[in-house]
Amino acid sequence: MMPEDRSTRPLNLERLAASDRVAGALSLAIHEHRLAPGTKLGEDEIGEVYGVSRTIVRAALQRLAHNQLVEIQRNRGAFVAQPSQQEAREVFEARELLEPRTALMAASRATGSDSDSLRAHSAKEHAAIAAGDRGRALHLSGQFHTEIARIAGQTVIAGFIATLIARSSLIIALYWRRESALCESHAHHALIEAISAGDGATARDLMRSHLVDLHTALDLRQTATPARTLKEALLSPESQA
Amino acid sequence: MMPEDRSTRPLNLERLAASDRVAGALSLAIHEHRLAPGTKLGEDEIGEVYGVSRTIVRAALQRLAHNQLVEIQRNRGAFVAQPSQQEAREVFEARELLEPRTALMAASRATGSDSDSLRAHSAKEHAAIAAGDRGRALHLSGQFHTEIARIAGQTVIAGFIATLIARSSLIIALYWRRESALCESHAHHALIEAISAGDGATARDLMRSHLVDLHTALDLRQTATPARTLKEALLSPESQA
DNA sequence: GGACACAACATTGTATACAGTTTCGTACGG
DNA sequence: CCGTACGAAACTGTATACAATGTTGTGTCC
Repeated sequence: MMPEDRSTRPLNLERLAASDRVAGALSLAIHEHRLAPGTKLGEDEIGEVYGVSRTIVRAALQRLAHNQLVEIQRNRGAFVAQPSQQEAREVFEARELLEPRTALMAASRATGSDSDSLRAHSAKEHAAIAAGDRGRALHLSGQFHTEIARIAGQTVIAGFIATLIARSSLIIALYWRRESALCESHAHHALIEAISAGDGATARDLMRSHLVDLHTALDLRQTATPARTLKEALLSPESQA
Repeated sequence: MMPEDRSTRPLNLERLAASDRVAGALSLAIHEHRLAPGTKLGEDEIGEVYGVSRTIVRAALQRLAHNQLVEIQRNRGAFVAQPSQQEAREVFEARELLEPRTALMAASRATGSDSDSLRAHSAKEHAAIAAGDRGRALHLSGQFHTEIARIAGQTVIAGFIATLIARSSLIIALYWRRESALCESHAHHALIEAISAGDGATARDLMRSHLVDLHTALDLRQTATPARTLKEALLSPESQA
């Protein structure tokens, strides 16, 4: 019989669904901080921008809602999510639990092309920083972590990490404290070296300290929500000085 | 006639979207093993069952796809997911990483009502076993783990664990080996005692060994896909001896 | 002048219609 | 008899229309 009955998957992903395109575009806009937390995402508005019907937009928004990048309120619409301080803490605690372990595994599995991929990624980060595109640099910085999880070969945990990094983007948008932008470039570079050298213990420690550094760069003591709705702004607990 | 309509149960969903109801029903059916992995989930068929249009069904299927309970193939439809052996391994590895830690935290945070809740849950499990309803017992067994994650107060990680448990249900459907059903009752009972007593270290160790026990009860060496479609059954690589 | 009630508007929730793709049966040719 | 080509049926992908809900502006009453 033919060796290809059904096992060979042509995988028609070449033509991806329209909702994927819209979801990706919105996701990128959020990651690059072009869409601020709290922004209302009207269905007609988005559909007009991308030239699709509300059916597609709704599917995309639903997906982003499941990724917790947007919050959908019944009969009211979708808004870019605004993680609470508590959520922010938990997200970074989870990252500090998962990612060092992932870096350790990545170091033991990384091939030459993996190292090249990481280096190429780092170069793009530097380029974005040099160009002054802070949003893009931030997005690439997140992707770097996702890439390491991919190299580690732990698909399931890599999926979790991807979710956490997406949420981290929102958290950074809300709670970032330091003015000195993207101090992470050299941290990433050191990680690349450790992983390429197969030095798992160092990679793990570097990742851990890198995440702690990020975590402590957040200001989780006061609400810094750039609330979009006037009502929310006026109802915030600080506006009664 | 109006008051009659309002008194009917199904319309009692004051603020629950219709797609939530459908997604929940399908999810429950999968968890209770009434829907086997590989089963085709036609949109019209489901819509007819629940009395809703394809719009709702599609939203529900999309959500389940994101939870990885179903797989959606473009232009072909949705099928109950069939986790590979590799995925199965990774899911249980992730559980063994996350859940012992969660049990530890649950022990330190559990209140009296939490203990009561766990005990009530355990009672329901026993009732299901006594009634011979294996599917429901399995579902409740999974819920037990989710409940512990909830008690631990780690919302983010609890979400991950809920996902992992959902997938575990599929994995058990595909790769379960032992005939001695639900050996877990006493394991759960011991866990409840440790958590109620605030003995975190014991709870952690019990959880770890419980998960290892589950993991080793799987047979991940050979493909055991119970293909639903006749065509798939006849085209499977084993049916040509 | 302020608060409440109601109506017009805007937006989301759901159903249906149509278009594109896959699947399956059937007829034809080897 | 087997393989292939073609066409109809079934199903999914997308757009649009209608219904339900929330929001906003206006007018009236106190």
